[in-house]
Amino acid sequence: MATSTRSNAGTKGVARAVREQQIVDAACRAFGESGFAATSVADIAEAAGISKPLIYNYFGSKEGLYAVCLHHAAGTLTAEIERTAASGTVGLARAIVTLDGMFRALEPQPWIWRLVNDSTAAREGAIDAELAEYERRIFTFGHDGVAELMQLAGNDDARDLSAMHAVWEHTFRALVTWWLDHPGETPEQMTQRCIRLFSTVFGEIDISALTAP
Amino acid sequence: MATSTRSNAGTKGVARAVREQQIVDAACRAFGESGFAATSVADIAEAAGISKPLIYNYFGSKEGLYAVCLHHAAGTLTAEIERTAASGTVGLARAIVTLDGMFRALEPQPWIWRLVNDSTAAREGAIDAELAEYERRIFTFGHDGVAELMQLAGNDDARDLSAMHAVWEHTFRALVTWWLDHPGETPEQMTQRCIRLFSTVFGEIDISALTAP
DNA sequence: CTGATATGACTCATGAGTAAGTTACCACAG
DNA sequence: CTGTGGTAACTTACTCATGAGTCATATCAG
Repeated sequence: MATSTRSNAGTKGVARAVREQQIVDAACRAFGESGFAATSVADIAEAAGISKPLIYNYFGSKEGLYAVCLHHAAGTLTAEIERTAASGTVGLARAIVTLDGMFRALEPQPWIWRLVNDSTAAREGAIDAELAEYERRIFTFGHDGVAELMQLAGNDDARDLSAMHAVWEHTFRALVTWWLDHPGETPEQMTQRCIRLFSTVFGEIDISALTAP
Repeated sequence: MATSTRSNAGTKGVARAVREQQIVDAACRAFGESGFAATSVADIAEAAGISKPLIYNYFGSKEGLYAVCLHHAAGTLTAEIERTAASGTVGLARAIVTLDGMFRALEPQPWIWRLVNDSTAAREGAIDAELAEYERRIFTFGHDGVAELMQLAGNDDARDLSAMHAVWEHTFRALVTWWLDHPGETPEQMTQRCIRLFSTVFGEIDISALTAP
């Protein structure tokens, strides 16, 4: 039988960049599914098929690894929101388009949603910086849409706007979370559901912007 | 100088029931402000002015103590919701009345809100039982109101109802959380704000039910 | 032989939970 | 009114598990 005690220590193995990506993939999934606090570095190492010290070699600390995951996850989601925003849709149709884009972006890797919304992560240092940047980029879009709605209604109170914005963000979160909690529903179906729900509250919506690509 | 090493071990001290209440008060605050995971039993003991083993003596475990806190907090909030529900208001006015009641109930002990909505607590055993019971009691009220709205709009899809209910619960949470994040606003002011926001979305609301006691 | 990839086997801090003992009050016998 | 034992209230000083982070070492490509 093999006398080597250290299974494959020294195997030159895969290139650092590739290995880092594998680790980040495994970590995103683990962090997203169990939360930062409940996920141990050993768990991630096992899931990635490597050993713990390699993670510290490449990422420095658990926080460091989490910050990279956050960068990936938040970057993906923010890019998607900026993409739909650039399409030029306005009003409620824009809300629908944004939700639709989010469902599609999350379909292949649904766990990154919880990663970004994880409250068990300590907000400090690199993690805080990542999240702050993410929130900064996201803020404008929701805020502008809500401001438009408020202005139409003739309400220009700044705190009312702030509160309404909070409501919109939570509504967005509610719909995405509901979708994640009810698997087996395609993004298309969920978008149609959102259109029905919005119509219930706001009356008929002009969906002309949604049928065209 | 005093030779006694054990400061006040043996002081007969206060009656168990009273001490338990003191501990629960301190624990509710600590758990609510820092979250279950980030709060250590030693922290609570210090805040309550007693030592750790006394907590284990009275509550068995950290989970046991948390379950009692949850019972207190969830009980307070649920009772408030059931109280406003019993007032017989319907439609959007009922939503406003419920929010108003919640603001008033939370004013003296705002931390219990985060306690009930804490995701860092392990949902198992007694804790899970408490939360499940709380959710069961809460569920009906929001659900009925949303069902009423959906029926009025002619939508009887069960999953649409489920999703809309999720949106309502998150909206409720958004408003309460926003209020807690913006101290210095009285329940009255916040309720007025909610009325304005609801009007923006739904048009004028019949607030006749709100002016009467 | 140097440097990159990789690991087994540690250290160390933290925080839950426990063992064993200390003191004050109370009921009751003398 | 004075001992004396029972018990409730309370503490110090531990144990023990877990999980973050480190060290010394191994293998192989160029």
